[in-house]
Amino acid sequence: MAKYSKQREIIYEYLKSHRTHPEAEKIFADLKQEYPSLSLATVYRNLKMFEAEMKVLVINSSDGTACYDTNTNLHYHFECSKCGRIYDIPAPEFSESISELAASVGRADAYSLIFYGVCNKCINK
Amino acid sequence: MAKYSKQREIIYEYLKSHRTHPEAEKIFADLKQEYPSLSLATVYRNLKMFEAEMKVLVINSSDGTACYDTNTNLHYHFECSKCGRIYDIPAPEFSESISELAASVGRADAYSLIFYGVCNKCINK
DNA sequence: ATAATAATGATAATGATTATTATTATCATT
DNA sequence: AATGATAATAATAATCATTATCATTATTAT
Repeated sequence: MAKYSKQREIIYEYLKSHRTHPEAEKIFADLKQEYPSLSLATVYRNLKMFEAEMKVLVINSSDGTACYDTNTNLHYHFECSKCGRIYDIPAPEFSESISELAASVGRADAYSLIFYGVCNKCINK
Repeated sequence: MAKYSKQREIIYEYLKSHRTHPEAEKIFADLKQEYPSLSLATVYRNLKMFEAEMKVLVINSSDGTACYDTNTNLHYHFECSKCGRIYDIPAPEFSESISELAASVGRADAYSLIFYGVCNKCINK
């Protein structure tokens, strides 16, 4: 049912090649240079699509803006309160134990683990 | 430096007696009945204060609205995609291992673990 | 009681996201 | 290659949560 669109392609290509967890505005600003006719609404619309298809995962950063990640393998995040960067944290061996924690409450099909603090780059600053 | 205010007191009392992780609008709507002069801005202002004092913790729910929790003991959350309720998940014995995961990236002073799925109440519905 | 100032209520402003709408692109069929 | 059906787009208005502004009120130290 979904038809091809050039815009969807370039947005997804952008995400795949930028592992920096960009937010919608950043994706828009960057792609706008190459595709001046691109609309911000199109970025939002396609991000929603990717999310529904589970081609990306959403990181709800602490300031309320959503960031996007094409790495759908299990991993965690670290948000630096100084630079705002979001880092990847590899999932540990005991990640299976983590995913079982919610069993008593319901059927969890995903979880998000975000650390908040100051990254190494910003500590010496 | 911070002065007493009746509003701050009732907002905090409300939070302590409502372990349902309410959001600002809900707190406001409920308290407004008893204190008709209460302003929504005051609710937001005081929630920020509590957050800065670490008297409450913030849960960034998936729809972008912030929810507040006076339980500052380490624990996790489960957000039901059907009813929207947020449940508490007790921290496990290995929670110390979880908190060490971020050490390679920086100094984490907090982390948030949220499960997404359908709660038991909503599964049979 | 008075002065200093923090807190409030009302509301405007902001910022992120979603909805609307007219137009354009895609794709299967003729 | 032209057509029709419909999904996607660009532009922009609308919405919703949150923050800023500002005149007024409440609290606290003197």
